[in-house]
Amino acid sequence: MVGKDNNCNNNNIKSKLRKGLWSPEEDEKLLRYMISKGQGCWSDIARNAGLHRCGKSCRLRWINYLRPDLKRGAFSPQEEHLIIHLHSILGNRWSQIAARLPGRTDNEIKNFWNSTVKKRLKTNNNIDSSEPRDHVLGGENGIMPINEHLNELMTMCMDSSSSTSSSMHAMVLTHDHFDPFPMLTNPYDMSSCLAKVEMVDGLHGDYGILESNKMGLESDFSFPSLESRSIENENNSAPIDVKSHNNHFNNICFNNTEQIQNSNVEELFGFGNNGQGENLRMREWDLEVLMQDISYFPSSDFQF
DNA sequence: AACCCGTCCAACCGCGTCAGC
DNA sequence: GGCTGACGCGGTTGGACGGGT
Repeated sequence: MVGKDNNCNNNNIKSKLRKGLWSPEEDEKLLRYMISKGQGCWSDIARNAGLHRCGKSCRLRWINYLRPDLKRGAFSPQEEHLIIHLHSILGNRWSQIAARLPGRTDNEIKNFWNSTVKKRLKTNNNIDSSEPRDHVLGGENGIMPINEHLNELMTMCMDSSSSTSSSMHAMVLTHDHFDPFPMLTNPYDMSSCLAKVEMVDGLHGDYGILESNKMGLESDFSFPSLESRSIENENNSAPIDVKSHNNHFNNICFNNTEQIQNSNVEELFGFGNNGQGENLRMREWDLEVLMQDISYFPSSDFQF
């Protein structure tokens, strides 16, 4: 794409702009400017702060390193579990995963995944190469067969009327209840299963089609956008209040009991309408709520 | 001590999207 | 509707670092 990112790619300017690692002096300049002036147009920030950097570089530095609400240090086991869980649902949507891990950046999580978690998966696959490749991460050793993983999701879904486990606004299907996809060779093959779910606009719109042949660790697939309930500050120009940020997260994750009690399961699941057949339509797909199920997490004392 | 190699992570790059004109 | 600038995202790169030989 020619002509984009002019603030970084314009050759005249480019030659004058610094690249590479940031010096402590540059960090200080940017930090001071951000604290005193707040966020704005990044190219202006770069200029006004006296930095010979492109705006894009400044933005990245701020987001990934200088932001005061960043959490430092290694990922806790709880965070690791959450990343694994979220990745199994969201795929490589690092920003959305990061939005649910206060104080962590998408870059950090991406690096963590690519170095630590993927390696662990590889090791596990080597141990039993006869196993199918369709694994997701989770479970005690960080690895959980996708079938098991999906069964948990199914259980969460189907138990929603009798427990506090879920108020999932999703139509997740299990062959135990009915088999809308008789042509499946493997009834547990969620990738095929989900691919046959024809998405329609739900509460949040903009829903995607699941790609049947791309399920698995290496893949990504088009899940509904979670922006509508994201904990990200919607107004990016305003600094994030970390306290309310965290509270909001905790509320979303752990205080859903009332919502559950008020849920009409049939309505949520769409059984009354088009609940069967290949043209199955989803009325609502709310993965955010799916992730509310704390019992799913291996550590029950999970908190930030 | 010197070299090699693998790992980690900060930063860059390309692209998609959106808003303003 | 097309153009442009800016932002944000995900993939990739390359340098620093540590462990092994």
